[in-house]
Amino acid sequence: MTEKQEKILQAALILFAKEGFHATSTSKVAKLAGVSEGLIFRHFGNKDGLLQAILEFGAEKLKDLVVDIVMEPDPKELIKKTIQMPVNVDKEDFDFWKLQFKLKWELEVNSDKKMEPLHMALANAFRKLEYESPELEASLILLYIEGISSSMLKGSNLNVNDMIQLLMKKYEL
Amino acid sequence: MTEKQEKILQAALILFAKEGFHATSTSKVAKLAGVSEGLIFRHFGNKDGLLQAILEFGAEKLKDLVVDIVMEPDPKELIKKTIQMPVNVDKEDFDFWKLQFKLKWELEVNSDKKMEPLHMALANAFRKLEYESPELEASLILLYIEGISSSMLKGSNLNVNDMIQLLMKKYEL
DNA sequence: AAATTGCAAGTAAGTACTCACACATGATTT
DNA sequence: AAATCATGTGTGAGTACTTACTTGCAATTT
Repeated sequence: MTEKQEKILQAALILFAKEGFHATSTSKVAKLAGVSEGLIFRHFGNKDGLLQAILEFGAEKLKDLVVDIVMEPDPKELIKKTIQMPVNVDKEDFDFWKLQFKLKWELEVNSDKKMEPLHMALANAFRKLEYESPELEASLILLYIEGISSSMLKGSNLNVNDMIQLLMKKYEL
Repeated sequence: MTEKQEKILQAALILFAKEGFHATSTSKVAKLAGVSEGLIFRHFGNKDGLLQAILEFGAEKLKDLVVDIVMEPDPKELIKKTIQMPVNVDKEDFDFWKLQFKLKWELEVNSDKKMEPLHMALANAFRKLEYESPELEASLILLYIEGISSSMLKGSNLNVNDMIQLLMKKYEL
């Protein structure tokens, strides 16, 4: 991967995350990246290819987060790690996560499948703790994760740390 | 409001909700509405004015839903009504709600202010029930219903009714 | 007759994308 | 060692088309 290719990906991520995919023209990406517009198409084929490259590149980040949680053997610790997940993302990855949420609505891109291992691990944890409906409890936690993440990314004034405290108490962690 | 104005609003709502605001051209709206493209600008000024008209028209729907809940005197009943809110929306209003969620990410339009009365009512309800952190509990409930609503609108396979059952049990309703 | 509603045909600017060409690097042939 | 070739990187002007929006004029309503 050349220097200019990285520049293009970086610029596209910033703009797609801020303005959205459709609202960002390839000429804007080229200008911010400091390259000719044609180079984008040379390297990535078309605008959609550019998006795919960003997504593949970033899919690893999600995997890393999830794997660390799924591997946890102690069920209570696993649930705790899950709840704390939103505050453990790097600030420099914010653009990528924002893009992820934006695309979910703009292009109906589902990232739910990638969360499936986490869902299973959570269900197992709740099962070990003898909760009545482990599957549902797992879904509920994921619902909360998504909600917290989205309000963090939108810059809401919700106090995330207090919310985490509350949840930890609810699940006796 | 003339017949053609309504046709335009209806067509725009459908397309904005399905494809998104930026991905929908005024010519597509005109075609679906069966009018000339110029008419859109005669009536609504510009594309943004068209969006505003839709949003104002639909803001009433949100108000109606919220008012019904806020007026409830019994705290347990109020919380119950809130949790059940997502399944009580008319199916014919789906496009409007989908648009609402889409815009939250595409144009960073915040509908949080309109939820504020509901948040206060919820906090009050939890206070009456002598919960430890009524404000946080209210935020958490809103997080849940936002998550449930969004997965309903995206056609996720989450079992909404079971989830509502679980929540009701958790809050002893 | 005055105002409103509506249309068809514009406009300038922007869109994703292409293409001919230049330049560099390294391998292969003379 | 010099010349040829192949290949990947990069440019910038150009393509056909779409975009939001305008304008002049006719039909309808008030």
